[in-house]
Amino acid sequence: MKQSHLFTKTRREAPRDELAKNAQLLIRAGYVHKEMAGVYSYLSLGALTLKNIEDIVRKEMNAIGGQEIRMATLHPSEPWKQTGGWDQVDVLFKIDSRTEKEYALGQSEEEIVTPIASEYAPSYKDLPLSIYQIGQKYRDELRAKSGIMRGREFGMKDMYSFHTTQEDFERFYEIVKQAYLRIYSQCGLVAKVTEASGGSFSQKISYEFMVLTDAGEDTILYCTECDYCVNVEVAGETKEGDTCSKCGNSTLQSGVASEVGNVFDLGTRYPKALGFTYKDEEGNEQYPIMGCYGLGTSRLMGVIVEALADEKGIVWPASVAPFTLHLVNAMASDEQAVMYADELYNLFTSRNTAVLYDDRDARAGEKFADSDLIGIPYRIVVGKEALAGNSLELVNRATGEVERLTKEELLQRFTSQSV
RNA sequence: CGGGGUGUCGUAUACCGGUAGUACGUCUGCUUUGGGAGCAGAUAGACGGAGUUCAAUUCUCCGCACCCCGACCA
Repeated sequence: MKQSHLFTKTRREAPRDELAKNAQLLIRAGYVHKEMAGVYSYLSLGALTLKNIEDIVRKEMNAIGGQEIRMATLHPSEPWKQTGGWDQVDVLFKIDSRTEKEYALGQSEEEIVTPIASEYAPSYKDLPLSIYQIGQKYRDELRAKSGIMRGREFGMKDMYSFHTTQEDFERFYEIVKQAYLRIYSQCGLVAKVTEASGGSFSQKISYEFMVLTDAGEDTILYCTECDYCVNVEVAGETKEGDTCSKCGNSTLQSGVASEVGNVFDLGTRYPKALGFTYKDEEGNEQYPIMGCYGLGTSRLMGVIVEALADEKGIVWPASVAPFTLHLVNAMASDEQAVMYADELYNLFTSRNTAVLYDDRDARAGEKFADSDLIGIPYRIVVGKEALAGNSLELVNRATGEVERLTKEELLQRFTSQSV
């Protein structure tokens, strides 16, 4: 995409009332537009980035057998009343209609997915079954905060699985856990798995996936040697400096983290409340064991910004960046440079490399500042050297490292074919 | 929801109980073109309502919005 065509513009300053780093940078760079507290629209760059995150999640969920669906977000009130959620879930948005019918906005989808699964899984032969979707969630938070990290409307992947036995659920949980860890790793993050409290609807243990960041809402204790990690909410007497109870080799450290995913063992609660039974081998009606697996896609985007950004702006890992390359023509008034950069842009785009091409008639300094702010992993600069000696500057956004490469070397490196 | 704070051109800010100023942006013209460049001109603003006052953007109250701390958090 040519940057002269990109309808958003960068800003020098963040709005005074946005203190969260993720919101400041995402707004300044034109990724998001705030509608109200806790509700953001995702603009060109933001939508591309969020889609990349979603695609990583989608690929991993498909790989473990999840089937993607798209559930309604406007819910009938009946299943919510059947499960008790209508009165017990305080963050549930409830809507009155002029027809006097009541609706809910989906804050989670157990009430919707369970009847769907029930319709298509009447037999043990149909289980296990895992269904997921990626879409908007609505929660009537008393206090939205931290930019896009805790909103009233947000993006989430939610998967639900149904099993004939507890053992099968636990087998599947391990598979999901590994997939989640792969997802975070592809997003440039290191996630820790904690045991946490089960929340109001589940007495069973649940797991949270936490990424260390000052912008987080939770405090965790983690081992510096092994993968032991626990949320302080459930840590009991355990405290910082204690010897790790798992490996015994190191002491526990305390840190602030953001929850970027969770897993709940829901047992048979929802199947029971909503009448989902299947027939087992003997023809007896059984309730399936249900698990749910949340992963906040928009929060993940915010956490990536928080964790990787520097004083100049956003730094995206290549896998989630809106573009692979930022092609900057540093000599906008030079006809030769324009032709050279145009040609380079066409070469990359014709080879399906995602390039943002700063073709604007602006000074190089402004372009570099914008490029740093937007945070595309690699910047290619067309300048004097490019015209004179066929050497282009390749700047790594994360490290600042500069390489000088020929056009052919760049094409080789960032496209699947050479010239 | 409890507590605290903030509302001034599109954005960031200044001042002030008496004609609201600056920077960035935007528009026009000229110059400039490797780190947010320069000159000249233009554009555009006091969250809403009530009260105090000769006079309110400024003080008081109510409302609304937003931010922060806490609580909450499938």
